[in-house]
Amino acid sequence: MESFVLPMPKKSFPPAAARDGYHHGALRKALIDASEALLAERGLEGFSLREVARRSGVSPAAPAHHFGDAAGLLRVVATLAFEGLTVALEAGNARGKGDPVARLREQGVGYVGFALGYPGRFGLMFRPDIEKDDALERSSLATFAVLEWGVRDLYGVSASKPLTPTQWNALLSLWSVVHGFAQLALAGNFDRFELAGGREALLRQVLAPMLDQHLAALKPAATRGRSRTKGVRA
Amino acid sequence: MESFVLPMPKKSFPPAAARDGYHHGALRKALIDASEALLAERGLEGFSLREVARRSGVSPAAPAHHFGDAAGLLRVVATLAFEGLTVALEAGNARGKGDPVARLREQGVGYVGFALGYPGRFGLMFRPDIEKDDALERSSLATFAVLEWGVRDLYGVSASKPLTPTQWNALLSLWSVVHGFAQLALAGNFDRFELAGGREALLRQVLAPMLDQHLAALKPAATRGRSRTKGVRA
DNA sequence: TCGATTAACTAAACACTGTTCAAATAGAAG
DNA sequence: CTTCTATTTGAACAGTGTTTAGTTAATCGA
Repeated sequence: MESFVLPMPKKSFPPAAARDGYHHGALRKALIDASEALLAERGLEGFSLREVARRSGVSPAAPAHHFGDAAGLLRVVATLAFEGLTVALEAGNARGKGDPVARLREQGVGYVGFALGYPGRFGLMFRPDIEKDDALERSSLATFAVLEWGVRDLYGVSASKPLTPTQWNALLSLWSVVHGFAQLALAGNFDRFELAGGREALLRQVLAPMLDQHLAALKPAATRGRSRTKGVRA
Repeated sequence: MESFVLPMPKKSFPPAAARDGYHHGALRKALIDASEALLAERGLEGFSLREVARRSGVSPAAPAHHFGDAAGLLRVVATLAFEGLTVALEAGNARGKGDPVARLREQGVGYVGFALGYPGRFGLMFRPDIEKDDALERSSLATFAVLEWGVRDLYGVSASKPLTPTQWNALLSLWSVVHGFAQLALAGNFDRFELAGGREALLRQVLAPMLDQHLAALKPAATRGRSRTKGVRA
């Protein structure tokens, strides 16, 4: 309003949210939202801090005040993403009703569904060079905990008891298998046997049967194990 | 030599390999080598085409002539990396001697060992946004084929016969589990239960038992399956 | 309500990056 | 020796993340 007589800055109008005055406390959230949108649009490789600032109608130096640097911003996006993944796992758990095998299978479907639905965020969460702070560590542990509950449920192990090596192996292999499946699918390595139905078909016609088979092999061993390994520590 | 009277270019001496004359046909290989070294040093995120050119004693525009762009160079590095992974799988196969389960387990150990040993190359090979050309497609198929042979061996299925759905599931889950394990380990998600022995301990004391358990669950089903599913199709 | 303080943000600069393009140079072929 | 082609250069462009000093907005104390 007051800049009529001044040369217009070459950038076009900043987005409405930034028009009058500063973002106050809202810039933080605006930057996070813009990051998630940009990740969804262009993926992790297409991410740019300056573009995020641009979309938030703010100078390229503004994010530094809230997040330190680009890694800091991406770290909180990753933290939120882990919370989203936790929700997806819990939703799967609920879909499985009372059957422990179905619950774990649906957790797996939820895991891969999240990865395929939000490939940018997923890639971010498991980047090899991500530096975890406490919040990120906590939220990733919370995600893992949902899976662990599911396995404890399968084996009938109460929360207080430690898992046996066999049960640990089951947990690790389950996590690995869903994670690997998601990653391979995202990298296009399953394109050759991908069906007409797209993502949903991949989940229901490939992943789910695979997980059922995987879990079926685990469960009888668990039942036998529970009566046999009573008191066994190894 | 002829530039005594001219102002010295500001760059210091180029590396010996580039001192006299051009690289002739050797620049291509020099760039690939430098890329692999840089990936090993700084990982995928630390890769820079200009740095590769610098290390090869060549201008930043030189690589374009041989590889088109940075993606082109990384694509051939990825292709070579797949060949290396194939070798690692075959070495594991050989370690397993005559036992099909041991062969697959050692293939898995080889797979993860490669990933942990060359994290930069591994990250490159399975980047979600990599664009495959024919050579890359071929070399990744060759890698996958070694795993498939191992599974065929486990189930006693000759190369000409198609795999049953159950066998496909086994193959996919095996690939997924080793890939996911590698990725999770690289992303630091196994740090909390990592042992004193480092990489070797992770392979031998965590991965190998997990794979043995995974494969043991597969094999009896296979044996049963072979006599039962004779003629069964769906 | 006014002035000072603090938090938020800007503008400009720096050192990078990948890519393009005209020009120059090396090696080979005639 | 001349011509030709494959390589490579040098300079430029547009883009990036980060730093710095300075400016502006909101808040707080009197």
